[in-house]
Amino acid sequence: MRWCQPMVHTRPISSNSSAVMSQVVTRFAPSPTGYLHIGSARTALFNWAYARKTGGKMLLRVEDTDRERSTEPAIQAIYDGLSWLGLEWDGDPVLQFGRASRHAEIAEELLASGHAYRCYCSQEELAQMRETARAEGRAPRYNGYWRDRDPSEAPEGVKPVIRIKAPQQGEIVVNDSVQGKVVFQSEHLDDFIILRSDGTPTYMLAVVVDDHDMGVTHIIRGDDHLTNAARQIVIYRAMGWQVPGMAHIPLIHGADGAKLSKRHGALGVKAYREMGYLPEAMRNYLARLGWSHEDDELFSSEQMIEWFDLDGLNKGAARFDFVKLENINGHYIRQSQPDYLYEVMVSTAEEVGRAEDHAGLLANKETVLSALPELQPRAKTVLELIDLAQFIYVERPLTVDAAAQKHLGDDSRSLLADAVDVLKGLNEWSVESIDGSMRTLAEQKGLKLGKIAQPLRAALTGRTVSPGIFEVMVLIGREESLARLSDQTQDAALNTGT
RNA sequence: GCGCCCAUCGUCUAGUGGUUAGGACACCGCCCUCUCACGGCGGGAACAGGGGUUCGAGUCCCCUUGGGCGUACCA
Repeated sequence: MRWCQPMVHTRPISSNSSAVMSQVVTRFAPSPTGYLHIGSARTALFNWAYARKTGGKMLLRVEDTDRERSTEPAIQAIYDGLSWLGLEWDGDPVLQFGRASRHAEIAEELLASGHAYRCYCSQEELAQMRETARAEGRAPRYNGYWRDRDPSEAPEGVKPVIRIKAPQQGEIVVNDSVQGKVVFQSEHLDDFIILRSDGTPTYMLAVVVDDHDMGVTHIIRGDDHLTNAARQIVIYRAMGWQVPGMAHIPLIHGADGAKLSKRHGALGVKAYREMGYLPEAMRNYLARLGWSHEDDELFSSEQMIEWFDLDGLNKGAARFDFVKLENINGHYIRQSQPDYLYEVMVSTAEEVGRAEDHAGLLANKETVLSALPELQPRAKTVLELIDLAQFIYVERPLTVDAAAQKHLGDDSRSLLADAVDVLKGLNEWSVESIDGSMRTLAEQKGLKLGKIAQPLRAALTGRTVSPGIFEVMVLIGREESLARLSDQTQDAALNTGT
């Protein structure tokens, strides 16, 4: 329409052109007060997927207005965690505390327009109010003491806070993409503080101002913020700003259904990396916790983006299940290219301080690489992959674990000696030739192959579990194989000889 | 206490008034097999309870129970 055109042209092109306005803008807004929580990571994942799906942007805002608890390492943990998970944000991160003056400015504006007022109550008075309200069976809320009081009554030397004038009747409706229409009665909301007595903004004010200024169109966050949404709408209305779309996703619970505990998954993202989980597995698992697309279980992130929709988000809380995470991780380990896995093994070994493994992996790159296809189906985590690869670089003489010792009795040792003789005479050192010769030996002795294979495994790896033992022999080579075997037969000689 | 949200196998979930209630993980059995995995085949396992609405409820409404979140000059 004609009267719309001047608006378009006079607005600054930077933020309000019609093209930009129709673009989805989501944001991930963690507070840097510890490690990056796994539940937060999932929230980031959904924000990321929705932005990518719609061709929009995901912004990152660090909510560091709590000066007591916010720390620099925690901010770094957010960046590192997101990067590891492959959840790239758009533009520079916004540090909320840096916008404090803007927040104060809005508080003043609200004050000037009569939508807010100064309150001079002391902590003691407020505590008293809450107690009274509770005693009367009402919600513990501020009673509006200074709402209509003349500032001239202000007590001496008290630095006031600024409170929003919340509506006292009517209802506030949150139209949520996940929870549906949620109605709050205004009488249950009090005049909450938007600016502290030291002039810094509270969370409630800062989020609204920042989401508005950053052009956020969709707020996807944990449903612990659902009631806050009502409070925030009060500020949006007072400022005459448009309320963004909202999607409050359920929280993640621990395996026992209660709060997430350390044992139940309440760990930082970094901990998952150190436990040997792959980022692609984390993304897939986290996505299935509270979101679904028909019966699909295993899918790439590209596929997830294609399928992602707010409709697919669940309303009920999900429990964190390490067993399923492991299964999915195992799937991705099997799917991965050996060279990629090798790099992850090396960096993980270094990160968790497994110096010997780190050195062993580096010194035997080619062997590890060719062993990987044998190792992959046997590991659920990168840590297990490293354990499985140890037979390649362990130093002789091997330490034999208790279970493996049982396969190295006197009978077995003499059998091993026979095997060594046969092996020494082999022209070709390949899985086929070794396999054939050992089967023949077993047949001659009237034994099942397993009776020879297990002692071989015990002697060659020091364990009862390993990849196919003939594959192991080819992997470590003829010389090393015979040496490890001889170590055991010579022990036998010592033990039985004298 | 008050307010709000949630509720399908042990767990993650599909399901949007008419299904033998499906899949995945886990579990059990069988097969493969030099161990362990991987893989294949098969099995047990759920609509929290009670009222409605309807010819017909897992699907809609109410209550109960059970969980969660909020109720800060934290975010």
